[in-house]
Amino acid sequence: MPDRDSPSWRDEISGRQLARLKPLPRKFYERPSIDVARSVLGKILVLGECAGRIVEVEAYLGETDRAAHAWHGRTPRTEVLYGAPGRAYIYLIYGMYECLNLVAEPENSPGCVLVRALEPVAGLARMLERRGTVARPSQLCSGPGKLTRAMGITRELYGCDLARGPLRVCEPESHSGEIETSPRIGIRHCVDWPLRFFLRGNPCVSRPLLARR
DNA sequence: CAATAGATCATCT
DNA sequence: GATGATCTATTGC
Repeated sequence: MPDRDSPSWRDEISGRQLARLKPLPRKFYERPSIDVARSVLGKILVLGECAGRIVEVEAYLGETDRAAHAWHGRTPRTEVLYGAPGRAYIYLIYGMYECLNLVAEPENSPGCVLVRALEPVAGLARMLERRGTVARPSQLCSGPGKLTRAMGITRELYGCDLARGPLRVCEPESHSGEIETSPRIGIRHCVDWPLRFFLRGNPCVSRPLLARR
């Protein structure tokens, strides 16, 4: 196991403490995607023995957002986006990686929030097993494909109710970080929309230096 | 450092 | 049949 590499790195949360964390209510997600994206920063994503603090997200606005999957309208894949908020939208990208989204907004409004990076807070050893070689713990979940692999999140969890589990998003102590904004990563359309949000200075953020494509 | 190639497949045209 | 909300390893400066 590599050494902890951040001065702010905390001790792992115990299983007992994990079980006590309160999941966010459905109401939390029933708001504009941008609001959900900004306010979900600092919350704790939990699955089994693993957990991570959400430090980077992107908002996808629905059918008016050409970079969003819902831009193509309602399809079998995007079905869950049109349903109740607070569920998991998970899909395969580049034939190889799963991406996790939190369904936001009321029913029939297909907005969502892509979870792009976590600061690991529990189950680091298990994450390392799943990810193989990583130089530092801050790189365990520093990207959308990395965090799903580390956490063991797959499409089997498509549609999972995040307030009930097994995959859940919980309320921790509030975060003290400043929120920084940038364009979204890896898209071809709407490349200037400032819909990526992350905690300034956090070592687990995927691309702190604002590079574009 | 930056740029690029290759892996690999569900989804949509 | 082409593409993509990615990652890693490798090459090149």
